[in-house]
Amino acid sequence: MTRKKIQIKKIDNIAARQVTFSKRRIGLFNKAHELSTLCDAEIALLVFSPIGKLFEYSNTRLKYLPAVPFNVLNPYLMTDMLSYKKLISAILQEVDAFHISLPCNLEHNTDILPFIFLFKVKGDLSREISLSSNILLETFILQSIIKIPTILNDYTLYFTTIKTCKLLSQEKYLNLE
Amino acid sequence: MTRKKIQIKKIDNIAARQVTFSKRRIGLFNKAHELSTLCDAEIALLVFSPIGKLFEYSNTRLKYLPAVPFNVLNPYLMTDMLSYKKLISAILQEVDAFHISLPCNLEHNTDILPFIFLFKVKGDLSREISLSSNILLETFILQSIIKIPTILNDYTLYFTTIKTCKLLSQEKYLNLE
DNA sequence: AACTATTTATAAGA
DNA sequence: TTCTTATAAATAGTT
Repeated sequence: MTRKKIQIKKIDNIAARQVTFSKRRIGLFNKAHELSTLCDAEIALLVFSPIGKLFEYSNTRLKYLPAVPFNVLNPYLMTDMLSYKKLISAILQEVDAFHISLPCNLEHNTDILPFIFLFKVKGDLSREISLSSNILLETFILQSIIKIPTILNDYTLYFTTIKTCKLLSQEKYLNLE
Repeated sequence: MTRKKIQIKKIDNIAARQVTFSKRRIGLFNKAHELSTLCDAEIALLVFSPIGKLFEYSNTRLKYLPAVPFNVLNPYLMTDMLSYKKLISAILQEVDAFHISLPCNLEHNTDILPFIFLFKVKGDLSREISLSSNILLETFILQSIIKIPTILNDYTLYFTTIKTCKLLSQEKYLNLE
């Protein structure tokens, strides 16, 4: 793109590839931000570097779908219990902020807003989860539910929608710490 | 950026906003593609236009996570059963292709590859789903499962990982048509 | 959809 | 990494 025109193919030199990645990753994220601002578009952007580090950009409605992908929450990638608890706390804070700031004119899209809540499981994990599944299914048969089993057997993290979250938060919402 | 420098703020004029969106959306996707090619990076990019149309770009491992977001699969957005079946068929074809072409050197990331399979539910929907949850949990306690209830009560679409899919496909894999 | 004057992004070098 | 700069690429305003 400058000094010399390049071919768009994989850069062989590892150091050069990493440098280009860093530069272009920033450029791409800037473009994403500009597009979302200029055109009022909702954008989610996930980028894994060649060495597997995750970078992400997202705004508004899409935020809680791709901002917490499997990869981030997957217990295999958690180094210890403390970092896991910190992540959960951060998520909960964001959820609260998001919940409060929800606009009222969401129309039908309200139904598909991703949301996060925590559900504490005691004793028999599978039985409890089945129970919660039943509750959810009976009340919100068309809702989408994502279950993320955690490295802490006491906790199971669910993704679900606004409506479901409102119901379950009354009895199930969990405050870490 | 040219002819005149612009401020990065929402474009008021709707027609101008749509034109800018079209131009910049293409530019953004090109940049994403170049970054992924040059640097061997995995990228997922979702963009909703101001009028709600979804554009997406993704490659390899991330494909089946963001390529089928809630918004696309949500039954509220399905206009009829035919289009739904077409979507399912397309997904299954992609899944098969993806499955076959999986490289063998996925290391620990194999665990978090998103995968899609269909699970047919008969009779009591919630009871069947609880059963399947138990099966999954007993065998792959740390796997992530996403359940997408559909507009067709006979079918429930699950997202899960490679490992889980392999097990369940033996008895549960569903071939539409 | 095309054009083009400019701005922006960035490859190579330091 | 961070900066510099020559040049390629993207794009705002216009047709």
